[in-house]
Amino acid sequence: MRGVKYKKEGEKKMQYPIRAVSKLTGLSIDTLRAWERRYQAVTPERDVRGRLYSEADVQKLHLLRAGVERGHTIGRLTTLSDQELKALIENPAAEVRAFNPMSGGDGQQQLNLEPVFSAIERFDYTEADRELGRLATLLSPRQLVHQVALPLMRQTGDAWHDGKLSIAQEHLISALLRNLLGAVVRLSIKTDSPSKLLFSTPAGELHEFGILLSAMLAASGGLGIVYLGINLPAEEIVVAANKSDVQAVVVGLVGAGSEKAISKQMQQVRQVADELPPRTELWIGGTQSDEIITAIKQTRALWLSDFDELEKHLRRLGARF
Amino acid sequence: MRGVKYKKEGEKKMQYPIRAVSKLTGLSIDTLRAWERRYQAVTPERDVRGRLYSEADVQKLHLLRAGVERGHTIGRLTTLSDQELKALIENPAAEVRAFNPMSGGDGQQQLNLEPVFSAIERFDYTEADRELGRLATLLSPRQLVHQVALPLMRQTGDAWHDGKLSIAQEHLISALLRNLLGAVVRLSIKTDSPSKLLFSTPAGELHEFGILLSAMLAASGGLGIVYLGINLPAEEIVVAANKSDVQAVVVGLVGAGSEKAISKQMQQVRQVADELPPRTELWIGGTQSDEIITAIKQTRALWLSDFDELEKHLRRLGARF
DNA sequence: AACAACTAGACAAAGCCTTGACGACACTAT
DNA sequence: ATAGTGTCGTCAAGGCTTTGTCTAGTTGTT
Repeated sequence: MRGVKYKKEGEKKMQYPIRAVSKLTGLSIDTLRAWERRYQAVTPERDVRGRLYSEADVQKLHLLRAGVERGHTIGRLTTLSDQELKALIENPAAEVRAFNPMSGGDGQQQLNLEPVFSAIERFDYTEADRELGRLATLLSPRQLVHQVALPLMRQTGDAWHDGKLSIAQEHLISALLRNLLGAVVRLSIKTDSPSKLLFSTPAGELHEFGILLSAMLAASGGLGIVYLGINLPAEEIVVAANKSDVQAVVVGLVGAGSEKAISKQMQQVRQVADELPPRTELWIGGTQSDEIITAIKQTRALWLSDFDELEKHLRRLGARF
Repeated sequence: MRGVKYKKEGEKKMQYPIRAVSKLTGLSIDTLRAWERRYQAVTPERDVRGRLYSEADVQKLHLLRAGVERGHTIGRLTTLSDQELKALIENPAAEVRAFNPMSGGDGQQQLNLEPVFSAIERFDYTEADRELGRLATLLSPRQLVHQVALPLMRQTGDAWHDGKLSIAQEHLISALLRNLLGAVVRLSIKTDSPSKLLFSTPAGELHEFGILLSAMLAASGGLGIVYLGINLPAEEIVVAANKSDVQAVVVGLVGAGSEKAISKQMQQVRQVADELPPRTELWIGGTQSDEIITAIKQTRALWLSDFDELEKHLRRLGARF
């Protein structure tokens, strides 16, 4: 893709004895030897005087050290990095969420979101994030949707309506939730997925939460995702769906705004419905407007009334919650 | 100590007796002799009085000493050519220490982002995310900014310009990065922060990456953040800044779009600058437009030309990288 | 004599190497 | 809770090599 510039030609590759490497990386000499002995983290050359680390070795050690400082264990970093560190990225989350106490989303107890709002009120982003994070680790993605995200958004809307929240605070909540959900999506992604879904919203539609929550659910159910974000022209959605070979395309459509904006969005949706190959399903969710719903029903698209409906179809494609 | 130069005035090559060289280099006389005897590190001329080191000899001895101080062994250093020796001492590439406060991202290792692009090409969200995640776990937030996020965005822009990437793919990358960065921001948040900063963009400005990266840097540096996301009216920013009692407000302003849009955004910025209490700093970054920059400079706001500049000011507020 | 510099040899300190083991910590399974 | 089980940084012992310093003896200059 892009030329990687290396050292000047003709220069012999530089080599570093263990002491120099220790100073360079901040790793103790003992540690360097232990890593090599136990994991072959790096395998420097030898001459009579001892180890000779290459530039690449030093770089790798830097990375490893960074990883360790980030809380990863050296054992994992080394084994996994050779195999592209696959499990590292996907597993910790999968594990955390795999066996969470209250499985299922029914029998939902009403969670207390008060602490979150209270933090928001004080513009205490840190505290609000911590509280939300706490909930997220405790709950499954499904529960997160039903017991945290949706209630939070609803209550935010209400509070804003009542003038209890400023626009800034509403933005704060959105940003908070957006970051949290993005993180959960990432943590939910698995490698072996029976089928894949694509998520986006048509040009002009800027509401992201619907498809973000949907993507999170799909990923947590073990399905593959291709998340394209908002505001993507119809033809691009179609092309992407073809290229990525997904089972279904999930389109978010809140349908707010001017007459004209809505009709444009609908036209986009129709275009997607028409141009998408028959084998690719098209799911649309987000709106509650009768007008839009009937319009959707005239196409071959599937209309999702709520997240339970979405889950049903996700299960049909192989998702397991 | 008597005359250091033994040749007559005016002659170019000065020569130094061993005592002078010892003081000059900090190496003991015994050491100098041992190095010569054992490795022929330097081979000074002789006259009846003894060794006469040339300027070049002294130079080389300096290099050798520097090498030894860096952990190299004299036995090996002396097998290197002068050129290699020099390269070894001032080697910039090995200087990538994670906590190196110097130089934001230049001279650093060029990471291979090819795997990411290759995954994008195939619309393989999962793989791309994994690859990015791998990088993120191994790098510090700072490195993530300079070595991943910015290069990725630049290369994406280039590739899109060349028609090598579709809009959908560009969206995919954005979504990917957005989720990753959101996750990193969350992970970077610490509880005990010396000061707090607020991040947002004014109404009409929809580019989020700048403030997102900034927030990530701030959080990773140990500062508190209040992240409000994009597209927030000026008065709301001011209110939020007051209520949350932040040290500084960081505003992202790319300044793309129509004349009118830009002038509206500038008006917003001016409003923020005017209404913000004096104790609260206002930092603006993102644009490279001269027009906007001069406009900013007419206000009390601080203009951030790049992320290095940002880091500088973050440090000023107590950030530790 | 006193002094500086030299050579050659000697030597102890310090480095590096390997193997093995210990203690702190985190997880797991009763 | 408690007791296994594992991981990981560090330390120790014993052997080998490297390296800075020291000693002794010599030479030439002041």
